[in-house]
Amino acid sequence: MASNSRVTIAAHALAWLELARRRGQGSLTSDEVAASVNTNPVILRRSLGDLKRAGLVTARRGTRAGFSLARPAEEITMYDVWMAVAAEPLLALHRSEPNKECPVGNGIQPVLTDVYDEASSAFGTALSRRTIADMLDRILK
Amino acid sequence: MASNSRVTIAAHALAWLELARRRGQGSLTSDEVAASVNTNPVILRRSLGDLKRAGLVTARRGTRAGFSLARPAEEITMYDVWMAVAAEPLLALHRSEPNKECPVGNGIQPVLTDVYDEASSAFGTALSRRTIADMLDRILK
DNA sequence: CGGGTTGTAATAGGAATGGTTACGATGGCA
DNA sequence: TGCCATCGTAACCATTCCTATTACAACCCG
Repeated sequence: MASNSRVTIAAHALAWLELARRRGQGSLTSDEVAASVNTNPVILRRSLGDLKRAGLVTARRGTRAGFSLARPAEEITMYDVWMAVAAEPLLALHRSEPNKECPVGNGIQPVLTDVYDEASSAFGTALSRRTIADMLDRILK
Repeated sequence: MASNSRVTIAAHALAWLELARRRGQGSLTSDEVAASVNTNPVILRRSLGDLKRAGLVTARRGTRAGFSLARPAEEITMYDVWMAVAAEPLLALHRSEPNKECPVGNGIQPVLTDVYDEASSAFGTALSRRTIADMLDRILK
């Protein structure tokens, strides 16, 4: 399990927030979301913090506190979620600089960066076709 | 630096093998490849082992040992490389099972799997458009 | 002001990775 | 046949990242 499950957790939280909204529940606490995702509330507060910074959710503090979607679930795509929580690129370059004396070592990094950027862009485009609303509809089916 | 640099190392090795071939050098040892990638020969033997299992390179043992491409560099794509060395999916599902009592926790995994599969497929398609020969040409330009 | 919740720091455990050493297996060549 | 360079792989370590957990200050509604 090397790769992040952060996108999964964030998508799960957003879907749950949208379901709560449809049920007439204004907001959910990190405890309530954590119970569905089956993890610690702090993990959720961190993930939801990323989503808040990206403008996807709003948080209220105080006694009647909790999280809710900042805009319609039809207008939140998986690309938005990915951008909000994924820090690392999908594929990494060399850990230690390649040997610049060798023609391949010297010139490979910009070429690989191009290739990885193209592929990641295609990945993002595919994600942008799915919204939280779509996904919740499928989940409930 | 969470994500793998294995694809990078493997692509680098293949480009270097192809350059050696163009220069008339039949094969390279793991030491020679490691010198260009700037890492340990054992790392290269591990990566090249993956590539060998995928049929992209051949290895000879004994005194005159070394690695060489198993087929023309024009027919090895970055998708082949990715498939050969990437063990983990690009995005992971939940680390611990979500709560099946909750409708979202119960139904979200197949939906997410679909979305991730679609996006990964788009990623792979983009990679399949670049061959080792293409990349080496760009590197040497 | 009281109580419940967010926001975040500190820390720990576990997993994966790259790196390193070591050594048996292989096979060309003297 | 025996040497020796090199592959193939196991074992181990250090580092890094992720999730989980505890703790607590900041916040704000009633």
